[in-house]
Amino acid sequence: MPRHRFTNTRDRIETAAVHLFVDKGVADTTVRDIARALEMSEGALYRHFPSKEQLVWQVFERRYIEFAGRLQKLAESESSTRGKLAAMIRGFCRAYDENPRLFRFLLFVQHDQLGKLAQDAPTPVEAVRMVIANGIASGELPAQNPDLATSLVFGVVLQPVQFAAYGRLPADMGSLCDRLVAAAWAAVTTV
Amino acid sequence: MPRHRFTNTRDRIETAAVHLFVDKGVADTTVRDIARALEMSEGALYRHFPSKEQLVWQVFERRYIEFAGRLQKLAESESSTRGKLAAMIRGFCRAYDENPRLFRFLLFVQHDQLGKLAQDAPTPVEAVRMVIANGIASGELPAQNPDLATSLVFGVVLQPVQFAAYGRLPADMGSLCDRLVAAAWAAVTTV
Amino acid sequence: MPRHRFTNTRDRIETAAVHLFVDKGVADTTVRDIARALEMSEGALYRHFPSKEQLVWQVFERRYIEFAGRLQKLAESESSTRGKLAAMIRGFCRAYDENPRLFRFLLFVQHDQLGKLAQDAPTPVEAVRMVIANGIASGELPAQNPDLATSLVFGVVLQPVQFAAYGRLPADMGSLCDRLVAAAWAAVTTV
Amino acid sequence: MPRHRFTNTRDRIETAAVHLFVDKGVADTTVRDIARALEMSEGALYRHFPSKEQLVWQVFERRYIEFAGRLQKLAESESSTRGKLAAMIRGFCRAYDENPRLFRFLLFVQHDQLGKLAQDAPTPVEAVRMVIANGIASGELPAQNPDLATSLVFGVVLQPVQFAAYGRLPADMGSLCDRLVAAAWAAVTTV
DNA sequence: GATGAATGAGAATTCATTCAT
DNA sequence: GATGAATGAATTCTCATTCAT
Repeated sequence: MPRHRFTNTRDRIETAAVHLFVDKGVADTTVRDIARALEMSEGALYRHFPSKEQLVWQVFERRYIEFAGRLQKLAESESSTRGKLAAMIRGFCRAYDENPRLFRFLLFVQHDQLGKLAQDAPTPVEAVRMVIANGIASGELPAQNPDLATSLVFGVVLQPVQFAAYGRLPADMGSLCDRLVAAAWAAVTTV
Repeated sequence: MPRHRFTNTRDRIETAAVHLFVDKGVADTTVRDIARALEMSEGALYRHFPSKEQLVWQVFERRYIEFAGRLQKLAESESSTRGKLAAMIRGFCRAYDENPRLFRFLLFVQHDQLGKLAQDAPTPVEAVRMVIANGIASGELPAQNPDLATSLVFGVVLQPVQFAAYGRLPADMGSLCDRLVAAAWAAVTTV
Repeated sequence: MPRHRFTNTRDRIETAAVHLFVDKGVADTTVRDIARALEMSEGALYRHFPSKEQLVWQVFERRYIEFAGRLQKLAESESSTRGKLAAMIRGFCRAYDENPRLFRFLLFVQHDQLGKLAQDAPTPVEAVRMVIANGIASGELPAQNPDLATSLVFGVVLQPVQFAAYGRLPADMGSLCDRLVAAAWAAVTTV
Repeated sequence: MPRHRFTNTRDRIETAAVHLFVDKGVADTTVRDIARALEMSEGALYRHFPSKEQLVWQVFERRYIEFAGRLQKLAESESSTRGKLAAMIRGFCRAYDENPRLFRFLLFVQHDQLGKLAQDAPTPVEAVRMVIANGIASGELPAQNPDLATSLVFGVVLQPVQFAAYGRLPADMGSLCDRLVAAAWAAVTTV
C-alpha cells in the first residue's frame, strides 16, 4: 500500500507553501524554497502541480470556497439574522484559530486571486451579504446598503486578525469572538 | 537650471510608481515598467532613488508619517473623544478621496514596510489608539482593551475602502463617512 | 547519476575561468564569456559557484594554499638552507611549467585576494620566509632583514615568469631553473 | 591670468585618478569617483580627456616613457656597467620614493597598457637591457641571456616595491637601495 | 517516481558617455 | 567652460520550468 495514501504529499506541499508564502510573501518564496522545506527536489514538485502560479491559485480556491461553504452551513443552522451573523463570526474566529497561517494566506492573496474565481463561486463575502440582505428585507436590520453593511462586518472581524498577526492583539481569536459579534451587530444596526 | 523646473521629476516618479504598484503589485512592477510609464530610461530613474526597494520605502515612509500627522492634528482640533474619532475618520475618508491610489498603496505595502519605521515614528494606528485610550481613561468609552477597540475602528473604516477598491462600493468615501463614524462609535461603545 | 561522471563540471569552469581571467583580466571577463567558453548557459554556472567574486576567490584560495603546501613539503625534504631554497625554486619552476596559466592567475589576482586569506593560512611567502629566517639564525645566511631577503628570492623567480608571459623569455621555466637558484642564492648571500 | 596656468587641471585629474586607480583598481574606479574626488562634474572631466580608457593610457604612456628617459640619462652618466646599473637602480628607488602611488600605478597597469606602446618607444626594460647587453659584449658581465639578466635586475628591484606596498617592508626604498644594487649585481654576475 | 543540472528569459543595477541648458 | 540629468548598453544574478538519467 503506497505510503502517500496517508501522508498525502499534495497536502504537505500545500502546508509548506502556505507557511512560506505567509512568512516571506508569495513573490519572495521560490520553488526552491518550497522544495527545500519539504526535502524534496524541485523537479518532483512539478509532479504535483503544474506551476507556482497554479499552486497559489489552487490552494486559494479550494480553501476559500471550502471556507465559504462552512460559513454558509453555519448561517443555515440558525434562524434569526443575528443568530446567523453570530454563527458566521464564530466561524471566522474558529477558522483563524484552527490554522492562522492558512487564514492569513487567504487574506493576503485575495487581492490577486479573487478575480480568477468563477463568477458564481460561493464566497465568504456572498455568504455574509446574503444574510444581511435577507435581514434587511425581513426588517431584522434597518434599511441600508447591504454591501456597506457587509464590509462593516468584515472589517470588525478581519482587522483584529491583522492586529493579531502584527502582535498587537493576542493570537487567540476565540477569546475575542463575543465582543466581535456584539461590535458587528452594533455596527450594522446603527445607521 | 533643471530641465523641468515645475514638474518635479521625483514626484512624477513617485506618482507613476504608486500607480503601477497598486495596479500590479510591487513585486510584479519592474523598474522597466516605471521607466516606460514615464518615458524615461531605466538608468535615469536611479539618479532619483538608489533602488526599487528604497523607492517603495521612501514613498511609504513620507506619506505614512505625513498622514499620521494629519490625523493627529484632526484629533487635537476636537475636545471630546467622539469628536476626535469622528474627525479622524473624516480624515481617512478625505485622504482616500483625495488620492485613492496612494491610500491603497499605503494599505498594501504596510505589511512589508511597517517594520522599518523608527520605533517612535508617529503612525495612524498610534494616533487612533491614543484617542481611544484617553477616552477609556476619561470614561467617555467603556473599559475595554484599547488595542481591540482601535482595530474595530480601523476595520470599520478600511474594509469599506477595500470594498470600494474591488468595486463593491462606490469609490466616494466621503458619502459613506457619516455612517462609518456612527458604526465605529457603536462598535467601540458596545462591549 | 551526474551527467558527466568523469568531466567534473566544477573543474571545467575553473579552468575556463582562469584561462579567460589571465587573457583579459578578471574585471574584463564577464560571466557570459565564461559561459560561452564552456558552451553552457550563464544561469547554469551559478549552480557551481555563488558569484563571480566567489569563483575568483575560491580558485585562488584552493590553489594558493595547495601551492604553499607543496613548497613547504619541498623545503622539508632538504636539510640545508641552500638545499631548501633550491628545492622551493625548483617547485616554482615546475608549478609554472605544469600550468603556466594558473600560475599567472595566482600572480595577477594576489593583490585583491591576499587580504581575504585567513590570518594563519600557509602562503608561499611564509614558507620561503621561514626558511630564510632559519638560515639566518643558523648562520647559513648572513644577518639581514628576512623580509627583504624573501622579496629578493621572489623577485628573482617571479620576474622571469612575467618576462616569459610577455614573450621576452622562453616559456619553459625548467630550463632557467638552475640559474635562478644560483642568482637567488647570490642575492641573499651578498649583503 | 587664468588660474589654471599654475594649478594645472589636467595634472590634478591625473593625480586624483592615479590615487583612486591604485587604491581600488582601474576597473573599480568610476568616472564619478574621479569627479567627486576633484569636486568637479563628470561632464567637465571629458573636456580634459576623451575617455576613461584614454586617461589611463595617457597617464601611463607619459610617465612610463618619461621614466624610461630618466633611466637612460642615469645610465649615460656612468661609464662602467656596474656604475650604470647602480645608477639606474638608484633611479628606481628615487622614483618610487618621490611618488609611490604613481610608481605602483605604472606597475599595476603595465600588463594592459604595454601592448599599446609604439614598437620603438623607449622603456625602462629596454634601457636596462641595453646596459646589460653592452656589459656582456664588453666582458664586464659573463656571457648569458641578456633578457634573463634583465629580468633578474627587475625582480630584485620591483619585488621589494611590492612587499613595501603590502607593508612587509618599510615604505622607504632609498634605505634599501645599496642592498638592491649589490643583490642585482650578484645575481647578474653569478651564472 | 525522483533527481538536480541546465536553460532562457528577464530582473535590478551600474556606468561611460552625451548633451541641453 | 561647467553642470548634472539622461541614455543605453552591458553586467551580475535569479528563478520558474524542463529534461536526461
